Amino acid sequence: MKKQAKKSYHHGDLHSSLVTAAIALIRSKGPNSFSMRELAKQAEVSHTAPYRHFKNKNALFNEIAQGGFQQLSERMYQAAENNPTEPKQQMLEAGTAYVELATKNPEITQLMFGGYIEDCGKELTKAGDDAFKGLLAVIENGQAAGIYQSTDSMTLALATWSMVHGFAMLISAGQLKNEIKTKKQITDMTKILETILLNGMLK
Amino acid sequence: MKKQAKKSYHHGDLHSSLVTAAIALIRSKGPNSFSMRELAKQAEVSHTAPYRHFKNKNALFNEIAQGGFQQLSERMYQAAENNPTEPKQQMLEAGTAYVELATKNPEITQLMFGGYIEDCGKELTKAGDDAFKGLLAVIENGQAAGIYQSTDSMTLALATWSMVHGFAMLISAGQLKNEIKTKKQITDMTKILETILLNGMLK
DNA sequence: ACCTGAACACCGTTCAAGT
DNA sequence: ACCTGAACACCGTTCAAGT
Repeated sequence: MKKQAKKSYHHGDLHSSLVTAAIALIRSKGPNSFSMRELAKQAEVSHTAPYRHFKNKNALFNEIAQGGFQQLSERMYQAAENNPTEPKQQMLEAGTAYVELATKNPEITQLMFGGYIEDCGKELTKAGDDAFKGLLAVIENGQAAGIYQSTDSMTLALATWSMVHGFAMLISAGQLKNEIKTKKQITDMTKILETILLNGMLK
Repeated sequence: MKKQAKKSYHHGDLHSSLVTAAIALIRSKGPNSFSMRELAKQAEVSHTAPYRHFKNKNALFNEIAQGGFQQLSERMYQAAENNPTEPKQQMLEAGTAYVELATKNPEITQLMFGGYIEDCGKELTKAGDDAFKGLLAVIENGQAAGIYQSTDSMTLALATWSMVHGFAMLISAGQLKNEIKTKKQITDMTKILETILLNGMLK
């Protein structure tokens, strides 16, 4: 009788239920039409209950965006681990993972980069920095192997980040719906863009 | 006595006053905190007056975003006109103009690409397509001169667009505030990123 | 410790009525 | 033709009160 499934005055794990429900709501209605009151309704609590768990809407958005950056970080480090002796492959996989994550979760991506978060807490800043550091590590592995022209890893990482970020954003904003329609077209084009970029960066 | 500066019941040119005021408001408070009621207050009319000129908030956002895309188009075509015999230079200038416009008007850029517009009217879609066509023309000029490796202009244009778009978005979202601080750093980095990309595209 | 209901100051949008 | 005021159905957030 530790955890009861039946309804009771106390929810039990409202915090994480709210996060899950919030992501679903943002996904279905967009971050703009999302409301705390509808979230509460969805979670079957009074519209003030969420404020026991999040200081305000911005704090909730911070936490969701932070989760997004953590996932991104993991994928960057995985890209390195999965291809320990092939730095070129590390970079390709990191870029592919970035686009994949962004196109799978366009709403979270918009939350992360679309200016919806007013006060960007230092935990969120750290999560964002970590993700970038993950990509930086991938580039530095390539430099250690002597495959790149430039010795400035920041610049190379920024070029890679910009390219995949831009492509991912254009897709999730629907800007390319005439040009790119299927998932296969997305992964194919990602590979081509990465190849062009690598071609410009390799020795 | 054609145009009176004095206050009167009829405003005269409320439509364009509203657009100007809306851009200023979005700039100072972000697209999320923008409200139609505050806009009306700013324009010194009743809070329902704007609805004589815009069907709703979304229609206003559409018009502002459309203006942004039109500016972008112009800059793309200018990049071609300004360097009639140098297709490489056309591409560099187009990219620089893109980043410049986005960093000068981060809020309009967010409106254009951040998912704030629910119903994207066909005029807005056309304005966006026009801007892309402008960049495509620049790439095609380069192909006609035989400078690029690939024969697929769409792919090359998309690579260019993604790179500069991603960089511009990262900056306007404040994602690079540790790495890039001054305007000069932005223009310098833009040039470097463009050079890397060109290096990957040129024959 | 956790949740609720009433309350306040906001929104977007509509519509009959005024100039 | 253009603008206003009242009205409606929403928001985010606070706070005293309930379990």
